[in-house]
Amino acid sequence: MSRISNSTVRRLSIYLRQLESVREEGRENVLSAELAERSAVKATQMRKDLSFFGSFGRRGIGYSVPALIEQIRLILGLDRVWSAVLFGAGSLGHALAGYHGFEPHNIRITAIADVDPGRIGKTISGITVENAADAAAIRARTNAQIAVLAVPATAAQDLADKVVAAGFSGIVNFAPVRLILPASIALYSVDLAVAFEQVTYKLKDLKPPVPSPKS
Amino acid sequence: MSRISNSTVRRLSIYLRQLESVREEGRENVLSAELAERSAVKATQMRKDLSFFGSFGRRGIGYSVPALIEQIRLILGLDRVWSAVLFGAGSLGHALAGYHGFEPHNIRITAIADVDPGRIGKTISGITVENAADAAAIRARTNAQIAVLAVPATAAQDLADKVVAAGFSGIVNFAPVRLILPASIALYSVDLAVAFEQVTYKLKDLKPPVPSPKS
DNA sequence: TTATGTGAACCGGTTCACAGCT
DNA sequence: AGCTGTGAACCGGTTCACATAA
Repeated sequence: MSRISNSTVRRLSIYLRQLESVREEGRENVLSAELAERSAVKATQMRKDLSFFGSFGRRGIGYSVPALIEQIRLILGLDRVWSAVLFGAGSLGHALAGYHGFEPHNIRITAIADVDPGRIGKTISGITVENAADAAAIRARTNAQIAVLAVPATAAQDLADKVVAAGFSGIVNFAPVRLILPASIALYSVDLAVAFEQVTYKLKDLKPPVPSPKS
Repeated sequence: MSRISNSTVRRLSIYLRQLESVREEGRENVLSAELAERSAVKATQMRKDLSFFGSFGRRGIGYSVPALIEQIRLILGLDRVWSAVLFGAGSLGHALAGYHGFEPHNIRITAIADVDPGRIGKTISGITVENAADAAAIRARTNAQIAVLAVPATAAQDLADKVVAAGFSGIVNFAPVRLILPASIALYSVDLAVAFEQVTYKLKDLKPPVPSPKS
């Protein structure tokens, strides 16, 4: 019953990435001050985040890079292999299937499914697209926990209901819809329009509606 | 200097999407209670968010759907057309170029650029890929404010510096890196690994490391 | 002395309770 | 009466100050 905030978990994920980047540089140790700066947070914030889970550093010294990586991977559950089924073989589906950025973190896309007969049977990144109607069978075969929804907004809630019925326990949703799901399902939604609109909001104060011509 | 929180802006974007969905249904009015539920927030939260910008509802009645859509579009700066240049013509770049979800919100991808000679000259979604080295010229020609970074992590900071120098004022970053930028640049980062790891974190408490075989 | 770990203070976003229109 | 608008209370996440360990 840990009361760990979403913000803390999100930041752990970011620390992990920064740690891996420090490791790339061949360094064995790092200070909270540096790791925090690279993660764009305050050093106390970072130490507090870690303190919820244990004491991983050495006072006066800092943190061992490989040890802290190992600890955060453990916290995030990345010590085991996660199997994910990708629903939707459109352009976004292609991008996700071809994006191998989380394979080092033990998250694997093990199957791809779509409802469009024109797409079923095609191969994407070495994976043959199956019929999304067979969600339950695909889940059982791949032993997948996570469903990735890369489908149009209109199809998302329907599909979400289906993958829940098929036994998936986690959903990463890319459709611009707020999904209604049982509380037991772990859901994270990525909304591309939100990303762009955060930027336009900030820019609108700086840029006038009509671009003023250079004088 | 408005003191509007990021959370509020993010939610406005979500309200807008829900309002559009209500409009699809042919409805002219909506109550804060319903709109809030569809957005997965409390009704008071929604009304408070709107109250920072004005009074758009009618007491005892609710909100006019088209009027509120108009207001939120204005707040988010979506009353004008935003031009965005996409950097990176890999799989994610293809997905973004093919994703027309924000065109109704006046955000247009007007050019695509890459550093890979093998990609330059190819056409994606009707747009010819240009040389990323020409960022400044592309920006000037398209009158773009926003640079979309869909490049590998290793290339992101470098490219970010270049697009800032080229005169872009906003960046939507898809590379898993914390970019260091001048404070005047509007930045929003989308990190796919964070999305997946939020889900694995939640699931790890529920699922044991080794799947227990069915008895 | 240096840098981590953490209870306590602080602050800002969320929620409440109710005033204000229609 | 019904629903929005909003100052005030509340709560939780962030920051501070300092105790603790190397």
